[in-house]
Amino acid sequence: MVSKCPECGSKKLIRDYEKGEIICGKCGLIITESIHDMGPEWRAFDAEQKEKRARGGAPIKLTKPNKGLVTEIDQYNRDIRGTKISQKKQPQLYRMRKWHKRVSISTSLERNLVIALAELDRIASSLGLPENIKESAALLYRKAVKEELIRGRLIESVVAAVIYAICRMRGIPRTLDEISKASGIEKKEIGRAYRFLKAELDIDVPLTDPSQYVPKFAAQLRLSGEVQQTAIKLIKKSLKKGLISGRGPTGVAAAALYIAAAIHKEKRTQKEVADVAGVTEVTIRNRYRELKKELNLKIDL
DNA sequence: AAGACGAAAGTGGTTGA
DNA sequence: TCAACAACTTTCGTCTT
Repeated sequence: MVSKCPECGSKKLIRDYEKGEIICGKCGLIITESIHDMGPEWRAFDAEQKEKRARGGAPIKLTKPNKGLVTEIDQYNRDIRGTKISQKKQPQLYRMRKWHKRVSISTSLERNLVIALAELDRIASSLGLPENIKESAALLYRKAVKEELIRGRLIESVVAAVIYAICRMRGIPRTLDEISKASGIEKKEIGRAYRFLKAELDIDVPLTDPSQYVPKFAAQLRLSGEVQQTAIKLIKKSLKKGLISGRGPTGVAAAALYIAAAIHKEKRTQKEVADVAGVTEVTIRNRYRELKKELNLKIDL
């Protein structure tokens, strides 16, 4: 468990369980992007309380095809009392075992889930997403399967779309680009599946707030927390003036950071900012020009 | 020599008939 | 299904530091 920032040594760490991030309060460095479950949310002060509060049993996992609840016929040829089962009945037992296993993942729906959830786990892990996100994504995927929305679509692209949707709903910035890279599915494929899901399941996904990208980009550019604050303020202001709408959130975040960095004398070149934000310098310039005009900032760079 | 700037043409996706 | 359209990119020439 980290206790201080490896960059500046500050012990003021902000733990954001929603986003699954630990951020340094002083310099804004994202120390880790995947905090895991730290145990139960309750505390017990003596044995009796512990007994009372524990809810027991393995948690139900939506990320497992059968929710983690399985029955198995074990491999020991003994009956319930522990006596050996006769030679004559052993082939029968073998067949029972085989079919029991087969039946539990037999329907096409189940088979679909097996593949999808494995994929979900893989992508989520490579993106460093926390467990609760995986669970939500799994839930959404199950819903999609139930509504028969998968047919004719690559399982992987639906999984990617589900992850994208959940990330946006939870305010965790993951761009289509990142998900595309993690899943190996083309961006437009994911986008298509995502739009379809959104329409069919009528889930309302808020449009991405550019300030969600600020901490992430700032960390990659090694910019201080103050710069982040300024950048977020800039975004808030321009949000009110309505000049964000229709613009790509990453571009806006990048421009705001670029300006904020200049204000705090921590200037980065347009190219540096452009690279981490995944946009071009031109876009930064365009946003930057708009921001500067609308907020009549009197800064020269 | 590197960075900033902006014009012009091209790209991929959305929208509305 | 097609054309118009907005946002963004690529490319390139010019200017500044």
